[in-house]
Amino acid sequence: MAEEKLTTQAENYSEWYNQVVLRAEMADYSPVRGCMVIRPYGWALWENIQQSLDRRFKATGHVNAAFPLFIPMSFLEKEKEHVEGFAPELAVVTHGGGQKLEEPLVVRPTSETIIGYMYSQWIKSYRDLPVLINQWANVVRWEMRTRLFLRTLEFYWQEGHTAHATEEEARAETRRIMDLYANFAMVDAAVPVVPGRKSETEKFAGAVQSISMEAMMGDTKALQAGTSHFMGQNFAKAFDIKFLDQNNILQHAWTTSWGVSTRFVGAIIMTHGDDHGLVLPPKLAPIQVVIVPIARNDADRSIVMPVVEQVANELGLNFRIKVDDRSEVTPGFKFNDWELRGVPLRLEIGPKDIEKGVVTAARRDKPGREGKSTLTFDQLSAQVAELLTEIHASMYDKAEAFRDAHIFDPKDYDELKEVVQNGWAFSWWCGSKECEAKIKEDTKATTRCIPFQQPGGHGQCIYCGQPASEKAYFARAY
RNA sequence: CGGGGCGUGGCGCAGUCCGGCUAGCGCGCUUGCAUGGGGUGCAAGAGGUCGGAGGUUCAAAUCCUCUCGCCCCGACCA
Repeated sequence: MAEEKLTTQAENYSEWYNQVVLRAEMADYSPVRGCMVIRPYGWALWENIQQSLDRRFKATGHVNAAFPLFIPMSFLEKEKEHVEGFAPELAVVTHGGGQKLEEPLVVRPTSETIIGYMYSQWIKSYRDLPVLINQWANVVRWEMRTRLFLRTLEFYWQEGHTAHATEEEARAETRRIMDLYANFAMVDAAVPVVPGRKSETEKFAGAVQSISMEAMMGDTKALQAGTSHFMGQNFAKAFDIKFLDQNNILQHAWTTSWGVSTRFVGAIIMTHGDDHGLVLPPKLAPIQVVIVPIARNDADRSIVMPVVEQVANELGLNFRIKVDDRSEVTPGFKFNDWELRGVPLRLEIGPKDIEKGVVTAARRDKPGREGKSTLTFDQLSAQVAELLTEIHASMYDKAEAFRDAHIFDPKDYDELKEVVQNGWAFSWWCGSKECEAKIKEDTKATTRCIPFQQPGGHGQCIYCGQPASEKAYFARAY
């Protein structure tokens, strides 16, 4: 650690973000522009995110598979909106084995096309449906401007691709996945999200309808934390995914796709992080409990270490733990170090604790005295479990309170322009592209989503004053 | 692609405008001793040819030309 103090969020939020990512050793810049190296600590967090999602996918009948990294260029061209959406950001392989290729290969920016092609081979009958496949993969999009985790040329994600016999079923799948995502975000990541429909402008290239969950970051900007798309029959028609139904009639299938990426790591960092660094949600944190032994000399050490070992053995059965037995740094250094890395709970065990038969605990989510408590040896596991549960709850509550305090219901357009500088506006919108575009032009705020949860009734479009039947969130976004 | 900034030991920087002895400083690193309940102290060490190429000059980190790369801001985007 070259400098000791982090830049504070108030001083410069994006600088704070970069420093936290680098100094907590989540990720590092790579020799390739726009690409990052995800370091073991960051990858461990991602692995926990993966497991958390994967469990839910499996529980809802999905299976995993792996499709090729390379996609023939012609495949992308089969769906008009899709190719138009992605063309500017494709990485294309033109040579292989020293030879110019007959047809250039695109490094997948997303896999609807190649998976759609395979589905056309596999699906012949209504009995073959639904197909519910997910893949964990890396994809490449040649972005102009990149940020660690939030936007990199290459990123990791899961992409689910499903095919169904009916429109209703495919729409239900799209929605079911969004519910699953939102459940993951709130229950495991302690990230409050707003699920809703994307506007026509903001929807996925080639989709009939996109839905997303939006989260508010610590600077009040919005981050799309997961998307689910209803493709209608667009891709089925482009790739000839057809089946014979019960009445022996040939039909196009209805498809969906949905994804959560390593960007979610950024969402966790910016939802919970503070001026001391990361604050990781207990259910996903690579290390849930760090134990710092405190010993002034060898005599202390001989008393403290056996106790630490015993505690570590016991807690290790139920929690992801780490004993920081480094002798070259002081306890104070370790406290700051693990706070930077966002470990939810720290236990201190020193001669004084042992004398009193207690363990000192410090919560990451509550700095200073407020987060300190003493635990007892005989009930340690239960007490730690309870604390981690409380930490999760208080992290969620804090994030939700922050978000709600920064959502406004502006009374007119002038007020909207003002509130989106430091929050989200929740306003009636007539649904027209023109109003949306004007608002974006004036404020840089875009429609984030039209939430499923609506107040009901009618109002007037915040921009044009025309009758509106729905409210939308407008915000500056990552 | 437009605007801005920056490339000097592992990291962060000073030195560049007004060329000049063996290129400094802080952190980190190594070793030793002490220390250890909120970012330890002292001491001794190791480590750079100044992004790259060309040029000007007795002399270039410093001036000139070209070039490569990165970061930040904007338009585009998970």
